[in-house]
Amino acid sequence: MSDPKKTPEKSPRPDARAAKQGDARQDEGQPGNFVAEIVEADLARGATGGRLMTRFPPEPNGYLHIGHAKSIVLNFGLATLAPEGVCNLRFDDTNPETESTEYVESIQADVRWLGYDWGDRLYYASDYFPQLYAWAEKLVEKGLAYVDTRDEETIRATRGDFHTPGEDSPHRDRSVEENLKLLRAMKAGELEEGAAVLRAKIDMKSKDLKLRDPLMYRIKKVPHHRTGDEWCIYPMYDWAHGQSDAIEGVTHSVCTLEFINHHALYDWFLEALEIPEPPKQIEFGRLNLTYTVLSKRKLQQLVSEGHVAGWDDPRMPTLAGMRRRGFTPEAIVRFCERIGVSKNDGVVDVGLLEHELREHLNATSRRIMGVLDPIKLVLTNYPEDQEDWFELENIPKQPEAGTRKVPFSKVLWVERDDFMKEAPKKWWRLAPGKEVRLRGAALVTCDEVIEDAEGNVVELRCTWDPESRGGTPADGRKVRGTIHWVSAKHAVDAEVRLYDRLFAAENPSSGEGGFLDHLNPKSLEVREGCKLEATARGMAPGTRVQLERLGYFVVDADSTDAAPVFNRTITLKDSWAKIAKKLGKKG
RNA sequence: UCCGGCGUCGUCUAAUGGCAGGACAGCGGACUUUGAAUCCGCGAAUCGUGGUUCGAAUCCACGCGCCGGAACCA
Repeated sequence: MSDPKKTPEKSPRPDARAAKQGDARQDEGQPGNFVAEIVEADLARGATGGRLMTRFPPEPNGYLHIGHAKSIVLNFGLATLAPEGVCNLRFDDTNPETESTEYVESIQADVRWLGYDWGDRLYYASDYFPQLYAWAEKLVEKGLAYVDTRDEETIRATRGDFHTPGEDSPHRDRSVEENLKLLRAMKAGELEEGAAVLRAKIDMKSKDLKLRDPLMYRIKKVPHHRTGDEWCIYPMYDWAHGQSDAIEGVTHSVCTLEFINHHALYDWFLEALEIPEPPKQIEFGRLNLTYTVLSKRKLQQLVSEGHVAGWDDPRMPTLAGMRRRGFTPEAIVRFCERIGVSKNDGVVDVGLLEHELREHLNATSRRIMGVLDPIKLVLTNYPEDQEDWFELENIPKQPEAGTRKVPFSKVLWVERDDFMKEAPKKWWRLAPGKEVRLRGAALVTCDEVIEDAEGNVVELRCTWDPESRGGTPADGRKVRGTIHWVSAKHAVDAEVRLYDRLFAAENPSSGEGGFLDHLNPKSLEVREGCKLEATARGMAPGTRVQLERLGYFVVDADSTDAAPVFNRTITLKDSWAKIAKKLGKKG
């Protein structure tokens, strides 16, 4: 059952189409959601007597990813369309060979993290095994199911294919008594794995291959993560899923498009069991994202072959990975609400996800300064022992977010990328003879460049304008460039992990070769010896900040007080990079 | 090739027989103590061919294209 300690706050999710219902925003374009329209229409005509129940039904055999988030946001959002609407969390745990409690726990943590609350409605398909079995006997008694005792290959071979009808099993016409006897023997463990299966008796010649006497039970003498050794027959998906929906009283069973081929069978079972108010299955298009793979098999492979550090590697599209990367749940939910819900098999530009991320982080992240690739900058006219403490806003244009004091002294660190010996056109940053603003501190002019024997710049010698404290010159002259800096004697040394997209190809799974051929070799760059502003000392893991002019970062769980570790969540947009690219092309 | 689903700006998505709109991306400009943010502006689409209609993205017919389906997986 759900953890009673953590009664998440009543999640204030807007209902799935809140904006469409407000007349003020009637004219604003809203993303489509045909599932919500169906639900509203059903509600409006009283199809369910006012009841509304959806469910999120993961199989606990892997970690949740951004594609699941779309389904979670949809299902929990739909539940808000009626006053008494609810959404259940149900584990579809019918295959003990692949499932485990590790996944049961991570899935719950991830759904909660997104901000959703299933109340006391935490369910398991495995809790329904007794009811499912009783129903199976009922179907046998009605002559709608039979035990087939041929081997797997024979059954497969007689199913036919797209072009040829299947052949009836010779066991199709066993008597009810014999079927019951065999089914009970299966259940009692008297038959070996593979020796028998229970099949629905539908139509071996149906054009819908799913209706060619589908399997209901198979024998697996494998312990289950919840039921242990109690069962040695386990229901197949089609036999378990719709019936689980019916047991819970689900009104709208929303699933992805690949299950549309199961729709007729879903309805067949419910009808055969004479379920009075059967749930309605509705299929929508699953999420695909550019530069991303979302298939469970591929994610599993990335983990097992060590291409990433684990399911929660910050480059993974898993919710655990995104959390560690520094994503906010709000950004993910907002993204899912904005992409719309349709039956199109589309690929959403990962840029839209990044946009939502930046938008939320921009509004909520405290700013600090940090230098990732330091060069020393010495203020020749600044007294050796002097210090200034400048007050900077934590978040610009949000006075309520407060300010912080940042120390300034004679020897500073600045970013290597912010200096060029020969400045191109439109370069507003440091260069010999040029004046720039040190953000929030003062104007400085670069007088001298010191290089080592190989010609690497090792130090910039500058003079500061004492009349420009805070960054505003006394005479009002305009200084275009502003760069970030850190006082050397106050700096916090940190490791910074620069993450980028895991794949370099827009569609990693297309084209020649496998998706692994498209791994981005630069998806992770670890920088040691980065210099952060004093404020960064002792930040708790999970703290999100913007390193000004660089991007958004989050304190990683690997941090210690002595050795902080920051992950780059995402860079800021960089219009200079575009200009530089153009200049490069022209040159 | 059989069954099913789907085709609207580069991408996602509106328009439910009546002016093809929004968002992201792109491009241009303003502003700027983050080359960020913000603001303003620009370009950009109905898969094709017929038909019905005063009027079609929408209805009909025939094509074409993409995706899914022949697990004792979900």
